[in-house]
Amino acid sequence: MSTSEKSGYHHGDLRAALLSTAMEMLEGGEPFSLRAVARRAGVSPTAPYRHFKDRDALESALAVEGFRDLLADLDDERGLPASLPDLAEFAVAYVAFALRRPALFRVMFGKPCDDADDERVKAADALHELLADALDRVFPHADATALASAGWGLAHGLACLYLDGKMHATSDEEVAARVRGAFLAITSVGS
Amino acid sequence: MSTSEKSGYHHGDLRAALLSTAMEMLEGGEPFSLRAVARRAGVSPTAPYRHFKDRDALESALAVEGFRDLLADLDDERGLPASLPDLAEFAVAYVAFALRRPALFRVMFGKPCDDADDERVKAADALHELLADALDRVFPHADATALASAGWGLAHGLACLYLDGKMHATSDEEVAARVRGAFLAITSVGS
DNA sequence: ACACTATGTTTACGGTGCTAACACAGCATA
DNA sequence: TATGCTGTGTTAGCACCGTAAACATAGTGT
Repeated sequence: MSTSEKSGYHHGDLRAALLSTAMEMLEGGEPFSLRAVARRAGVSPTAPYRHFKDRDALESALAVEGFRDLLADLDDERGLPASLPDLAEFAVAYVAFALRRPALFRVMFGKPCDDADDERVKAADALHELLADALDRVFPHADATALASAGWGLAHGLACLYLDGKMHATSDEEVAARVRGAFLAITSVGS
Repeated sequence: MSTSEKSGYHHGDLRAALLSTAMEMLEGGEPFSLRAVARRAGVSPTAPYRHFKDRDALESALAVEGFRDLLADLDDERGLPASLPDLAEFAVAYVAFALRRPALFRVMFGKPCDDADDERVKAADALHELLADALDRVFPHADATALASAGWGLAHGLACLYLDGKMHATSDEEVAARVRGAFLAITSVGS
């Protein structure tokens, strides 16, 4: 059976199917609801409850996927950063991810993750660690924690502000340039 | 009549009443809905539609209030910043606002403001200008635009990350200290 | 006095998340 | 092979939501 359907009462791999159609709907811009996902998956409106406690649980699962993808984006793209301009590119990639997958990004960050030990928190922490490592590598003698917070905060803030239309740019390239500019400007202020 | 009720068919100042009870509910942590607000205001479920085109319009009105309050918080507190530490306190105040009024903050920033010329956009722009002015004053010879983006981005990013539980702190004081630390760390990296 | 306009009400529709009770299928064990 | 347990899906039904259409009421200007 593995991933395919099974023609009958039982679906075979509903959980995965729900996740993927939910992701499709989310990224497709359709307002995603448990019922809609079920409908799309060809299953009864309440079937998803066998696999997800509630709507939030589905969203969390999507968010986890998102964190994995973001992490992959960040360290695939160019290995670990070794210089300040590398860090700026990190920020650029972060913002680019947010703009490329806006709905997912909102699901990942839009609400507090209350569940202290769920996968989602772990995924976010992995991100934090990656950033701290990177910063520590570039500025080994500085306060790595504070710098990592600043770096993440800056990237995240710009991502949110562009995403929500509080800052404006006409193209992705312009966004990238502005993010780079902001990053370099604030890091060269003390010199 | 002015602000009070009028005992009868017509309410007198429903719009204001709706706004204030909506704000109360929002800040009170109750999930706010048009119907609930109407109920709370002692009026029929669809009465709000006479004053707000739809749910989003009410939310936008709340957001505008939020922007006004945030702006007041920022420049009331200590006049315009004249030094780098002053700017750090700006960021601290920004994050403090977000943590003090989380639901409002989410309404203000949680979704794109599509309406190009509504009050909400103007309010956000006012915020942007305030920041640009401040940065320009502290670093007159630098690229004020890039710096303003960076400053806002940093403050906003930290606000979101703390708000959504992606960064952790045990008290408001600790948050303030960490924001200050992040701000000072990243601005002293180039020296 | 009369129409007009603003404001509030009633009714209705389709959508939502979620629960409870039921139906079907596969597996384990006797 | 028969029995029943467990996992998975279905149906029915609840309370709520946003929104539109038709109606009712009052105050305002002519």
